[in-house]
Amino acid sequence: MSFHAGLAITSEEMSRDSNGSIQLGSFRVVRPEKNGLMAEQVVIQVRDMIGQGSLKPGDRLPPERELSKRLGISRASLRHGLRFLAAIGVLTSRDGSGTYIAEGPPALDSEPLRMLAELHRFTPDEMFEARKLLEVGLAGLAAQHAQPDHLAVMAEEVTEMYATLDDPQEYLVHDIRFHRAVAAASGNQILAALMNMVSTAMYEGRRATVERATDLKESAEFHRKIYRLIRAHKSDQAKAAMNEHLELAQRAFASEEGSNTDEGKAEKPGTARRPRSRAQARQ
Amino acid sequence: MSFHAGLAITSEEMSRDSNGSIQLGSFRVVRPEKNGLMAEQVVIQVRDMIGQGSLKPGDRLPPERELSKRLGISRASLRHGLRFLAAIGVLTSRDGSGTYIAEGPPALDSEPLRMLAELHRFTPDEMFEARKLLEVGLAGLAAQHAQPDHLAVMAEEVTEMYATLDDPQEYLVHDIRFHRAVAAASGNQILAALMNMVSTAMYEGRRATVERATDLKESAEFHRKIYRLIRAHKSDQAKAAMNEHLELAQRAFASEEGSNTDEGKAEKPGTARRPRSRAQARQ
DNA sequence: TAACCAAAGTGGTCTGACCACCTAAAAAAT
DNA sequence: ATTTTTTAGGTGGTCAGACCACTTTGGTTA
Repeated sequence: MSFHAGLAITSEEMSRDSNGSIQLGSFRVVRPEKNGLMAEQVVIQVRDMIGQGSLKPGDRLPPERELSKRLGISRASLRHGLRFLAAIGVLTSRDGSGTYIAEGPPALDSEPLRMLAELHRFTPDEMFEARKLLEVGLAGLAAQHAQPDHLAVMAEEVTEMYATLDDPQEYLVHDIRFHRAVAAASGNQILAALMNMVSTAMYEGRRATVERATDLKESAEFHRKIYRLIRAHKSDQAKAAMNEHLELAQRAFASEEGSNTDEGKAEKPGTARRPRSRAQARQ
Repeated sequence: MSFHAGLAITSEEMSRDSNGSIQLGSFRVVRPEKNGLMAEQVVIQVRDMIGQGSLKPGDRLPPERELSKRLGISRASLRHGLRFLAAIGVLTSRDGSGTYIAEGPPALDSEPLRMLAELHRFTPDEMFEARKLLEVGLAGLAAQHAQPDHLAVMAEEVTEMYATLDDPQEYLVHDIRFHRAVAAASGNQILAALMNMVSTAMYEGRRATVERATDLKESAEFHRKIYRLIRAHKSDQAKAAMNEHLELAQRAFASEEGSNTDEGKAEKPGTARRPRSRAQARQ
């Protein structure tokens, strides 16, 4: 389902609409017209309020019981609409506290892509290729637009990589942060969000394949090289370096696949873990 | 492999055993462990079933009432989980009929990106830049991997563009289809899905700004050029041409923004749709 | 002042019912 | 026998009210 523009929800034909378009606060009462699902009305209302600036990141929505009354729909239907918004990452509901507009840097949930990957059997190579295209472009843009603070973060992470060569787990953290910093430095939030979505889907989908420590040294060198090229505004070279780096990672990943014979099993009952909602994207 | 097909006849005859539906699906009863929300259990179950192949695109899920019993949760909670899956585009619920796994080519809903754009005030330039990066890369990949059928579609759409130079509305349809064909020809479904998400969000977000007919001729020429380069496997040149084309479109769009003081622009009533093939991506 | 605790608030879940819509089997018409 | 119409059941959508678990808050106590 999707909520396309052009829905005739506008209050025309308000012949008897004496109370239909009452506006309480900012939420209008939904008219029981044969318009689509009630839940969609919620989505539209919230979207419009965001668009007009009444709702900003971090804001808390009114309680469900109150909101349902204001919109003139049942709490169940309201929750359906909120669920949609939570699913696409616009809202997060905190049990016992309230429902909030998502904060932090723009981020797209990786779950949709992950499920798409399962449905259509995306190959790791496809994923890598997509990530490569995005990250290479991002590196090029970063070389053109990087600000001092972005460069500082990148330098910090490179340093941390060298400091954690013996701890693959920790190294991976800084690796990811470095790439995220590059994305942020590109100045394009959309591409950054897309890149994060793809890479997150990759890491969450298959087990994170903590790379062998033997590769880390070379990997760190590459990151350092990329960083220096971005800092020097050498866009093309930065792109080339990023491309090399990712192809190296891709080959390393592919070689590990071979040893992964008992892959399908993995999912044990107790292993079921879910990041609860998402929105842990801080920084 | 639909769940019900051929088994619905058991209404009375097999009624002896309520849970005799052993092999119908591997839905496990959810354990009320301290694990997260019930709705998430639904998501996990469905995802796993998709992953293990029990559910394929087009399949119908069991009725909500039955499924909720099988999972040991209330129908409301089940619906919450299904709502999530519907929101991210994995399921579609048809009123009065059932709930189905999404069919068609892999696609990501544009709504998340659209809301993200509203929340963080993405600029059109940012959108264009993202689209440019994706489409240019896609063109390059298409030049390397395009199959005859893809090329045929592209040629067809180019022809249609020339045939509809006097009908901007119709022209736009073929324009979009051409770019979609290029994406499909790239062989990378992920990038194709991302590109579609971005461009759809652009067109749905802002009013579709039906471009002036004056540009169409030049636009068609560009598409033809891109097509020929892809067919000739000239990857770099195809990328360059696509880049030029999109920058041209970007400038045209930007110039129209200035005259966009009002937003009325009523829908043109005479816009007769072609009886040709109904696009009907899916959903 | 600090730690504590109880009450109110909030999202999460459950139950059971009714509606609108769709589908397919049964019945009627040809 | 075939086609059309009717009908009964299935299915998702909505609603209502209640209870639970958790968080927050403010007053109470040590």
